Amino acid sequence: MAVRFFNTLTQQVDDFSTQDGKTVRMYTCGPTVYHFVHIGNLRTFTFQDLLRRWLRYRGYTLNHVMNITDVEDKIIRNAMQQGKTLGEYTEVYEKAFLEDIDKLRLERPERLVRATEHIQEMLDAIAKLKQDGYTYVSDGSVYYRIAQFPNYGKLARLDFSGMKSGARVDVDEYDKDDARDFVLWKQRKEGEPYWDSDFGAGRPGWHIECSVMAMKYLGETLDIHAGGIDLTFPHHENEIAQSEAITHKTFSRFWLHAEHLMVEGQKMSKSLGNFYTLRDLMEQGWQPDVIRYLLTSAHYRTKLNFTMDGLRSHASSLERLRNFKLRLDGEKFPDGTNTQLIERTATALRDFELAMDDDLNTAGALAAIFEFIRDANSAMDGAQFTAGNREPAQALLAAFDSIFDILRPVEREGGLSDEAIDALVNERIAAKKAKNFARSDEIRNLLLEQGVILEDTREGTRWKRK
RNA sequence: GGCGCGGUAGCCAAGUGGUAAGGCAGAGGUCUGCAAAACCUUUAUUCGGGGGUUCGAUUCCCCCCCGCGCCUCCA
Repeated sequence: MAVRFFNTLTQQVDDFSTQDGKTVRMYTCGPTVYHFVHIGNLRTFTFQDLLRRWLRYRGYTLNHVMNITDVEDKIIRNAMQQGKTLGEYTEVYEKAFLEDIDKLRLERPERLVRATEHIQEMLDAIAKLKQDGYTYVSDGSVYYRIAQFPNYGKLARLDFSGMKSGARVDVDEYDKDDARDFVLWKQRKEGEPYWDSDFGAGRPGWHIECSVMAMKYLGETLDIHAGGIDLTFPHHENEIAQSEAITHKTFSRFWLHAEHLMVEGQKMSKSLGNFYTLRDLMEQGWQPDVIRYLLTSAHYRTKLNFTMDGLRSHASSLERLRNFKLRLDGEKFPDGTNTQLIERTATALRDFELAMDDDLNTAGALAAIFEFIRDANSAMDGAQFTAGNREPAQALLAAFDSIFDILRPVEREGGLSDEAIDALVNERIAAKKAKNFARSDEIRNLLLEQGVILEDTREGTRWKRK
């Protein structure tokens, strides 16, 4: 069964393929580095990470390009206010972005590209559009003339028939011939950063950077273009208009869009006070692995309700997953091989894969893993889980974790050393043997205060860090 | 107003034209010196409300209510 994705372009779930049968040419819209990215941005980037990992799991080679928008109105405004150059201003947030995605264990794309490093390519593209009659100049800025591009609206499925061409529909600060037209090159304003060009001093519009950088590194036709759902229109629609006007070829075969998340049941906004960055959440004591787990657990095309309760719930759930891994890796099992359990493991892997193939149904994939864990725990309790079952089960967890990447605990600094913990654990075992339960419990509590949890099993005491 | 998505147990969240996954939380139990972990039982006769199609609908159609998104630079 092939990997299938919901394609915004066709409005249905389509079998995925690449042009050359192997390499996925993938472009995703990255951050605008004017501030720290928020949890909603990170939801979209987490989806992109899952997408990458699943494609690799299915044998594809990745060629993924992500842009960093480092020239834009808010960036210019903030940089000017702070008396900084664009680069001085944006490097702080670009660095912060990279730190954040590292904390969430989001893989780096094969290539991260900055808009400001592709100004010449953008100018070349605008020149080509001008030559083919797709542009006009108004108040010194260069605009794209939508009326020249008949397919406009095919992605967002917007009906423009009711809109009057040439009407000044809104009070935009720029004069446009048609409300749908958008700027390719903005004329310089006094005091703002600018680049010299044949179109006059100015700076690029937003949409052109993605068309240009995507095609420069990935060719004229992409396999996948992905981003947040709000980018469908106008950003992605405009990217199509620009790119296809230049090449007369399909810009991207698949368009994947991640839904937004809600925070505590409401739209995330600064005014509601529910606007979180990863840093905010970590200051509140939430670990990034729990946040990653919450973001991966719901299907990417549903509105995910991000709540503190949800984080608590997922922290517990994550403990269950890790407890199982500890048990699987550390416990002694009877010799032999329970073939029924081997089959059960294979079924779990198959269910996991089927769910992921089906438009990245992470909730379904998790269910397959949890059902297996229950059965395996049960078998272990009943001494039915044998030594020969360990490796297949570990392979299943490895497959799962190659996508979800949550089983490895976050590294902590400080605290007791392994040796110190072992010494105390041994002292407690001796106390228990002597039926000195007061001392035994004292040690257990002492360790608990240090974030170490003890579990007495049939084979002795094992410990883990909280 | 136009277009679109969604409303499933206390919370989160899958799913299908044939009788409701999974996680968290709660209750009871097994195990344990006590815990922890794990397991077992239990918690939606029902999938926003009302019609319709059908042998049968949570799943398809229509209407209504509610939430949300897009409709010019917001993931």
